[in-house]
Amino acid sequence: MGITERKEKQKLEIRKMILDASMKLFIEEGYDHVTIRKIADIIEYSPTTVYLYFKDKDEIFYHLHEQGFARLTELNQNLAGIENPMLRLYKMGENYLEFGLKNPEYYDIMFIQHGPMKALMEREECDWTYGDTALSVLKATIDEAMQKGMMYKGNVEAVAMGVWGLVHGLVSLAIRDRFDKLVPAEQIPGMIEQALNWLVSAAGNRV
Amino acid sequence: MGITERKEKQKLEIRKMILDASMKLFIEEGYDHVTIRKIADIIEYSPTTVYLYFKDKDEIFYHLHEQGFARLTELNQNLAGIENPMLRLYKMGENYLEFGLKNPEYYDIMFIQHGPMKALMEREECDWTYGDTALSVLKATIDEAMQKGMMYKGNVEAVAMGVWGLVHGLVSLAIRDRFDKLVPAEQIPGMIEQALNWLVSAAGNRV
DNA sequence: TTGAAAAATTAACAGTGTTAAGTAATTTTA
DNA sequence: TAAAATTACTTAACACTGTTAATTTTTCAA
Repeated sequence: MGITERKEKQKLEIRKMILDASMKLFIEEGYDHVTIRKIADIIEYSPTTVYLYFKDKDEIFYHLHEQGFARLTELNQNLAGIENPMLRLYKMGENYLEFGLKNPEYYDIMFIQHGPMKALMEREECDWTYGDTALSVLKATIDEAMQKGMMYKGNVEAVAMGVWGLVHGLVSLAIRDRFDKLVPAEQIPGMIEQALNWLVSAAGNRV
Repeated sequence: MGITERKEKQKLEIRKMILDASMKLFIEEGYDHVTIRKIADIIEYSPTTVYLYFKDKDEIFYHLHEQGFARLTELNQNLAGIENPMLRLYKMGENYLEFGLKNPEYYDIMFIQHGPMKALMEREECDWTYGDTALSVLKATIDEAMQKGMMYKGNVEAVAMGVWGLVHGLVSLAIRDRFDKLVPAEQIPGMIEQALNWLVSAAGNRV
């Protein structure tokens, strides 16, 4: 059956066109400007056609959120060669902060907006693979550091949440303008860096 | 001039009606259901009248966000009697977490949504008094703990941002469903509590 | 070529924030 | 007290939004 196969391929192509158009709008104009009608304009189909390929707007954002994780994963390639788990943890934090501050729109759909998670809930295969993988890597690093006596011990899961919480908190407060009136703009990145630094030092097994 | 005075009073009354209606909608139906038309329905004026008292919707949310801070401040009354600064810091964190998890809608406008901060930027008196006060209290506590040799030292400002970052990160990841697929729902609050616990222990000057 | 299935469209619903222009009420001035 | 000016408020509309039902067009097999 070569025909249904080709049709399947065509369907996937239009799906891709929709996602590409969404990404283009997302990158160039930001979250709020990704509208069904603008997507339709770009792919030169009617707005309703979009709904033949995606259940709703959230499902589109779910796929954009995936691409955000791909970029963050790419950035984390520089961790591979770091032997010292505490140093690796620090570098991971640095990568995360850098990613968030430089890609606030991506960061938004990955960790702040409800939409992508709503779409995830409605899927058949509803594991949050990307979040799960990222957290696992973090936990493994923390576990290693604790095992080697380089880090103040605690429930690995909870500590991982704490570390993630800290970097997420810093990024999200920054990109949602909560530091703007409290710290001079030019000092914010340095301050955030220092905060991470302090956590790693404080949590490290100092003598 | 008793007339202009009375008129001024009437204007303030309608302003209050708008804010009360907004709050009612906000509490009972949530952020998304606070619409100009619904506010107008409640106060029995036309939608455009709202714009005679507030520049735009963000300005209304700015005032709701203030009320959120009032509630959080109220919750923090229980800190007054705590002498030990580390204990006070821990309790502060606990209060913050409790407030955020129990009042996700309030938390949203206080620390996540752009709207209130946008409104703040456009004010003449554009200090973020509430955030400023809260951060000052946090900094004072941290400073005291460091002075008394109870806490691992560092730049007070940066450490304060880190501590705030951690609790904010935990709350915002939780209320934006980022833990849902990673940790069983019933374990989330306990895990968050443990994360705070770990931070305070790790940062405390253990021997 | 006909008929069924699939793909895409038109038109509409039910909303959103916001503004320009016009009306009604009130106060000030002559 | 009547006219003018100011203030308060409303109507109507603009330019959008996501989404759906109904309809048309296209494609493909019998």
